[in-house]
This record gives sequence, structure tokens and C-alpha cells, in this order.
Amino acid sequence: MALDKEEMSERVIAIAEDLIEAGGAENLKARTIATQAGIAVGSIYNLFRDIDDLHRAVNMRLLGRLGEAGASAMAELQKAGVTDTRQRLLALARAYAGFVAAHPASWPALLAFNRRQLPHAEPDAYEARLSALLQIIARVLADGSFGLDETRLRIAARTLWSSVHGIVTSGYAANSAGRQADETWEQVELLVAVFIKGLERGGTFDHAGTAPS
Amino acid sequence: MALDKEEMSERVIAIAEDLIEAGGAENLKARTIATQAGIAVGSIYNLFRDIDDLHRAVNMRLLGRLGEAGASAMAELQKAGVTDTRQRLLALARAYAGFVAAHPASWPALLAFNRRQLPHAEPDAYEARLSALLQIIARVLADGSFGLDETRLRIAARTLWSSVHGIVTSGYAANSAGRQADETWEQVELLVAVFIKGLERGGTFDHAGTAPS
DNA sequence: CGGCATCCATGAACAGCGTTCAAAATTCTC
DNA sequence: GAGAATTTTGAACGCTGTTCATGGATGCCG
Repeated sequence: MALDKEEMSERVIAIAEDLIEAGGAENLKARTIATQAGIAVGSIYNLFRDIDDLHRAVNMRLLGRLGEAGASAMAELQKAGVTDTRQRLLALARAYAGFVAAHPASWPALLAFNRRQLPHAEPDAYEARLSALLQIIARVLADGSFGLDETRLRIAARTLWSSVHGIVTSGYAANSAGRQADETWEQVELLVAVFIKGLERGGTFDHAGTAPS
Repeated sequence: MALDKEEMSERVIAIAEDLIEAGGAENLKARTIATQAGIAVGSIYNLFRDIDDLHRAVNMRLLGRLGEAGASAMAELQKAGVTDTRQRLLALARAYAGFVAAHPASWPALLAFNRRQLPHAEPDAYEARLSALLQIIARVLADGSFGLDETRLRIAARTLWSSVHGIVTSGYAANSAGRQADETWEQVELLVAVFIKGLERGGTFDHAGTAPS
């Protein structure tokens, strides 16, 4: 035959990616995939256990490309000799915002998919790809020479990441509902600026209190 | 009959709420609702245009309760004579985190639902309920006597909200994947502390550059 | 080259889903 | 109470993901 099993898998993944991008996760239908790939419906289940499994493969690709986008943004800045913490964090945030804007349906699909999978108990590969991103941020913060030890660095990186994530995603949702898109970027700039200033000033952050719940 | 049309609607909404809470949005099935409500499948479509319409009604209730939680948290603090900005923001954040924890399936369902609705073009009621929340935050920030004009106050409030949202939600997703839950709260504390310090220090924030895209 | 075994592609079939709509039942109006 | 108007009903339709007996292709060994 012309196509290896792995080649066919990749082709199906590519088709799935297009379908999700075109109409969200609910547009990922077995019969459509089969038709576009030139195979039978049943054959999909020889390549992937589920449609969810296929969606997971698509998401892996997405996360990989997001990591590449972040890493290449850092590489570009380093080549230009930029070492300013603020500019580096803004570049990372812009890489993320650009990535979300470039995948207006796939990325929300990934987020929804992740949330739906809670009882599935296989956090491995996803979290691995995510922590690669967090380490990029942590490295930038470490170079910023705030007085942060290992633990606080990790927490600060996660905080920054989650915050930018929240701004970009909820900003994106509001954006298509008629609001201006650049307000999102203003928020990111405010967050980064305030974050750096806050870390510079306080140095360490004290635990004055209020328990979780 | 025993039940008015509106009474039946509320009953169906309550059932829908339970179903979503029990198994996510995909557990909201027409036939299950009909059985539990003691009506026929078709009757649901006399009360709601869609199943999505029903889900929207559930989400409205959720957002309303979230607003109440935030407002009552503020009222409690005011009764206790607490005016510290930091404590007030932390109380709001804790109200939100508690709300998400109390609705571990409904809230993710609301988020996914909102993201799916982008081409629907009816941003009215959702955004109205959300901006009520933002105004609570803005009021707290205004009382903090940083030098923020109307516009910057709005942006700062949105930034803070989205950031806490990002931390809590992605923290919650990671939480059920085995990580400790209190790290989420550490992140919230860091964010609030750093935010206040940053606002106190910089006063205004300058636009030094980097365009959106 | 032939016989055999192993594998895999196939698509009809199944259970379940949201949604519709002609008919039945109910309620309203006079 | 008769007739009109409205609402409730559930069988039926088209769609979905998934399965599995069938048939064909491929590889291996003598």
C-alpha cells in the first residue's frame, strides 16, 4: 500500500486538526474523517482507540507547537541581545496571545477537553509539555535577580502563566463578543509591569494569613 | 394542573443543574430530564428552544449566585470593619475559589459553553452579570487610593479578575490531577500582594512599547 | 509456487442522541 | 356544553460514536 500505518495516523491527525479548527471539537466526526482520509469509519478505530484519543493527539501537537513558539521567541530575543526581564516576559505573553489568536477554535477545544478529562487520571504527557513552558518562564524570572528561591520561583512562574492565560482566554471570549482586542494586551502589560514592580519591591512575600477555606 | 409553566421551567432548570453537576454538560440529556421531571421529551421544547437554551438558563443561575457570593463576602467584611485592600481582594478571590470548588462540574461546563457560543452574538445578559462582578472589584481598587482614573481602574479590575480566574481554573484542573490544592491559594496570595505593591509603587503605568501583533 | 496463518480494512448494524410534528388531550371562551 | 385554541405527547427522523463478522490482502515457511 501507499501509506504506512504511522503515515496514515499523521494524515488523520492533520485532518482532525483542520476539522476542529473549522468548527470546534463537535465538528470532529468519525464519518467526515473517514471520507476525507479515504478510509472506512472502522479503520479509524485501528489507529485510535477513541475519537477522544484522536483529539488528544491533536492537542499534543498543539501543545508542542506552543512550546516551540515560546522557545523561539526567547531565542530571538537572546540573539538580539535583549535581557530585560520585562521585555522577555512580554515576548512570552505575546507568543501565547498570538498562538491563541492563530488557533481560535483548536485552543478552546483543548481547554474544554482538558477540563472534561478529570476522572481519567492520566496527567503524564500533558503536564510534561506544560511544565516545559513553565520552566521557560521560571528561567526568565531567575535571571531577573529578584530574591526568589527554588520554590517561590516555581510558584511565581505558575502564577504568571495562569494569569496571562486567564487574561488572554477570557479576553478572547469577550473579544468576539464585540469588545476591542487591544484591551487584552493592555491587561497583559499591566500584569507584567505590576508583577515585576511587586517582586522588586517586596522581595519576599509574607504569609499574613487568610486560609484557603 | 399542579404546576404553572414557570414553575415547571424552574423545576426543569433545577434538574438540569443537578445533571450537569453530576456529570458535566454531556450528561444533560433530553430524555433524562423528561423522565426526572415527569413530562414528555417534546414538552421540554415548549419551555426551552434548545438544550443549549436550558444550559444557558442554568448558567444564568450560576452567575447570579457567584455575584451574590462576592457581594456577601464584601458585606461581611464591611460589617467587621475591615477596609484593608489586600484583605478585601483576598476575600473576593476566596469567594471565587470557593464557588468553583463548590461547583466542580457546573462551572467548567459554563466556561466551555461560553467559549462554544462565539458566533451566537448575544452577549447581553452574560456580560451584564459579569460586569457586576467587575464593578465590585473596581470599587475595592478605588478605595485603595492608588492614582487610578476611571479607565485604568476598569482595566486593573479586569486584569485582576482574569488573573484570579486563570489561577483558580487551571489550578483546579491540575488539582484533580494529583497536585496539592493549596498551591492555588499561594498563587492567589502572591498575585494580590504583588498587584497591590506594583500599583502602590508605580502609581501610573507607562506604555513603553511592544505592540499587540 | 502453494498452502496457511495472520493481520487489517470494511461498512452494515446497534444504541443513543437532539429535535420535530401530527395527533391527542387539555384548557379556555362564550 | 360546544367549539376554538392551546399545550402535551411520544413515535419517528436523521445524526452521532462504536462494534464486529466478513472478506481480502499480506507475510511466512516448506
